[in-house]
Amino acid sequence: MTMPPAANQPDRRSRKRLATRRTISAVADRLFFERGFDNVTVDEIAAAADVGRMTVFNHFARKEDMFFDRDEEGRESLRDALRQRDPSVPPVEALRLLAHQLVREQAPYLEFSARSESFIETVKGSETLKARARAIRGELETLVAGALAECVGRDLNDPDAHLAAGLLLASWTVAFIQAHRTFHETRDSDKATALFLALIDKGAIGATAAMAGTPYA
Amino acid sequence: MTMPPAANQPDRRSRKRLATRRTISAVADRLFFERGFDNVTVDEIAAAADVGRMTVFNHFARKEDMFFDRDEEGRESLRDALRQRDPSVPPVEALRLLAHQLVREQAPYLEFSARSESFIETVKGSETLKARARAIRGELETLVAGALAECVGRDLNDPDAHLAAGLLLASWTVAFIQAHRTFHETRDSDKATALFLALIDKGAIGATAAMAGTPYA
DNA sequence: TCAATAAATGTACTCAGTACAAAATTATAT
DNA sequence: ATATAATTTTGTACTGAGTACATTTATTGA
Repeated sequence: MTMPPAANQPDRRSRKRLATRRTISAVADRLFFERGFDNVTVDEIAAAADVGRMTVFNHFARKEDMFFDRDEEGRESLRDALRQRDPSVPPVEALRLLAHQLVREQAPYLEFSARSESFIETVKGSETLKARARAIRGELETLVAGALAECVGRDLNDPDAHLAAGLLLASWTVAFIQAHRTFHETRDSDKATALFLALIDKGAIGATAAMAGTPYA
Repeated sequence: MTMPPAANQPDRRSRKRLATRRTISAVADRLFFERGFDNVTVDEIAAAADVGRMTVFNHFARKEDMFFDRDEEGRESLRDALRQRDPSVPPVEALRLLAHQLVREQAPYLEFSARSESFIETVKGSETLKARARAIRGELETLVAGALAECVGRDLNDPDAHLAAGLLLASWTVAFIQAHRTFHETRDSDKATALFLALIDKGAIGATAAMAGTPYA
């Protein structure tokens, strides 16, 4: 049985900070799911979490950041997949394999179930959240482009790297949305998973063909 | 010499409305280019255009709409290219040809010159404008997906249509950005044009490969 | 216990966008 | 022409996110 760290341990500060952050996030998420993102004000969140309004913005620069708080994991997955890949497998193929692996291990929001369904529905119900989702996609695209270029020792601005990243992110996004739509309509999680992987694979075929003659495929 | 239409013509109303709209748009654009989108308030625009603040929002639902006011033309080009295509040329190829044609006829922002450069720079300087650009891209993607599905008589939700649209829009976006970046760095408009078309063609190869076995290619 | 540091909070502000009503303008029918 | 209807313009007052800055409160290390 693990004891809680002694109260006088030098980082009670960090622990308290993390605790209030998590409280705010949890309270906010509950309200967002219950009533829709745009129908919840930051004042309400602060009140419900029993903190000052400024404390909310102290922990989350944007209201949307209380909702999307796992995108860092996605970034790491993408970086790792490209950095730690077997050099004999082309970068584009490495990302295809990553998609398959993430589905296998039921990564967050890649399990097609009621759980992630409410997440998706909440996003679909808010222009603000959709805008933030598009922005995150853009950040991931830049990250992938950079990682691809680094992989093969090219310049960060290499147009081919950006094209490959653009095509891959497009595949992932379409696969994600279409699979969730399919689950929403049929409630068949196997069917959704199959569609997701089929679209990922078609996209990878496309990206590979587009990258013929480059080191990316 | 053309005379102005008689003042008592029944649609002076529409003409006046259009006139104030154009005044607002012109004044706003000048301010945006001069000082950056985010450094200009709607109040300033209203004052500079000598209209009430509400009039601005009467004509433009969002501040960004004063800047992006030509996206309807793009929509029409895309629709027409797919509707009026020779049935022997596959939809994906029809869109590739459209890109080449638009560059040939120096469509707005597909001429790589100082003119469009300031446009791009203004967008790059504003998170708000970048967000709106991403949203417009999303709308175009939905439009292309629908037009593609219609083309071949499939359902509007056909996942293949969405994948094709996603891949194509990704190519167009990357081509657009990389070509403008190249012009910005080299001031060589021929080089920018060549890069734009090369990326469009690579993207089309990718989309065609991804769509193998479907009616879209 | 005291001084330094960092977190939480309060106050007051800016700005985009909305709701609603009133005023001004233009069109239409008699 | 003139009354009336329709539309555009405008003003007022509001909401809500986000920021600047100062202050208080809690934690840390000496």
